[in-house]
Amino acid sequence: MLPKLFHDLPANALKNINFQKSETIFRQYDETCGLYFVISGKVSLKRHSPNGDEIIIHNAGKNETFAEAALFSKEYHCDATAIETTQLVLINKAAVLAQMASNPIFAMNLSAQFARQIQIYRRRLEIQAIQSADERVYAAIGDGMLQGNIIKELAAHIGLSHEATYRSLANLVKRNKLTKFARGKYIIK
Amino acid sequence: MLPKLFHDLPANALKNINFQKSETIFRQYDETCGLYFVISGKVSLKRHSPNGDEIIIHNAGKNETFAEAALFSKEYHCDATAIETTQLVLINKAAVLAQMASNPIFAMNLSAQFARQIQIYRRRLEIQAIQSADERVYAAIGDGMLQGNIIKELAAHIGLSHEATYRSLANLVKRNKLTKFARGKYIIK
DNA sequence: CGGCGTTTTGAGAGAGCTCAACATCGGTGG
DNA sequence: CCACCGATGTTGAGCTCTCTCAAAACGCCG
Repeated sequence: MLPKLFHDLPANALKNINFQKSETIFRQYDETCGLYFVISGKVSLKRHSPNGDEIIIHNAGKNETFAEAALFSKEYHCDATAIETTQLVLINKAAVLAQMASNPIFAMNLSAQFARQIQIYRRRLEIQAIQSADERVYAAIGDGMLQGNIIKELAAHIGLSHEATYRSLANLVKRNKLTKFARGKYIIK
Repeated sequence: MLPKLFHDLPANALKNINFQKSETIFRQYDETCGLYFVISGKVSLKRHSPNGDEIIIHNAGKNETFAEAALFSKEYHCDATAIETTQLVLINKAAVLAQMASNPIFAMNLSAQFARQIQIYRRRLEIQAIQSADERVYAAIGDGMLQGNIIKELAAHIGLSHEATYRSLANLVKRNKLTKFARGKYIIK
């Protein structure tokens, strides 16, 4: 779902674009045209180090925005490619900036959206910092990371193999911290 | 260094406050008065789960802001306590919102600041996702995480024991990806 | 010189990864 | 309707890598 705040933008500021697997969305040093929202599919953001190796900056999935910093920068600072068939919304940079200038409510909503993102990422980092697989899985579930998500994806999100994740889930059920109510469905307490 | 953009605020919007170790900065459900910037020391942000356990949301260190979301919320959503002697700047919420409403440049600068944060956190998450200690350390150094920082801090940032970090540094030197030019000083290539 | 903290290296134990096998579910086609 | 297939879920066993505990070298500062 595209965040509501973007509906304050004129209709022509939003453009749906589809990409096939491996297609390029933008390249480093391309002039920025806006930020993106992922309707479906997956996008990989990479940068090339001076040494030539590729550095993964981020993988953006369904319902995420990416390239927010493009709003305030002349050029993209990384490459973006679709790693599967992907539907995106391109949110026009000039329209966003104009709206921010003329509509303080919009500016606040955008900042609030960013602030929320920051919160979420900080929390994720804290979760990653948890050593024990069991506690990490527990924290992630407490954070609502298993909503409609499949467990393999949860595992990837929290940096565990899916096997380790399954084992932790089983442990947590044994330890009476989780309840299993269906194949692959768990709930806290 | 307090980010420059905040100097657009009236002088009375910034208040220096000092806390002793273990002192409370704010509590969950307290009415928000603003966001904070850490001049020195360390702050721990925690929430209490319905089950009673404490959940660490984030640990904010020197030169970080925290509680940005307070700008857009009536109440704080977690507890903040100083975990060492700490100097903070309290950035008044009403002043920030007023400035955003009347000064689009300020609003954009604030959003840009948030967007930068988001970029940084995403990158950190990608680094944490790297399995191999060697590659993780290499990525972190490539990201400039070893600027004046001591290695133990780097280790904590990237979720490795300091011993493992030292060993990876040694490996990377052997593999000719890093150069050691002094005790605890490394540079890429 | 003598502490104190960081850096470095060693050895053992434990946790999670990998490889592998199997179960279960939903969908697809005969 | 049933057999098959692919993807997810689940569990087992061995191996590898990192953590932990320990100790020593080094550098800084009083």
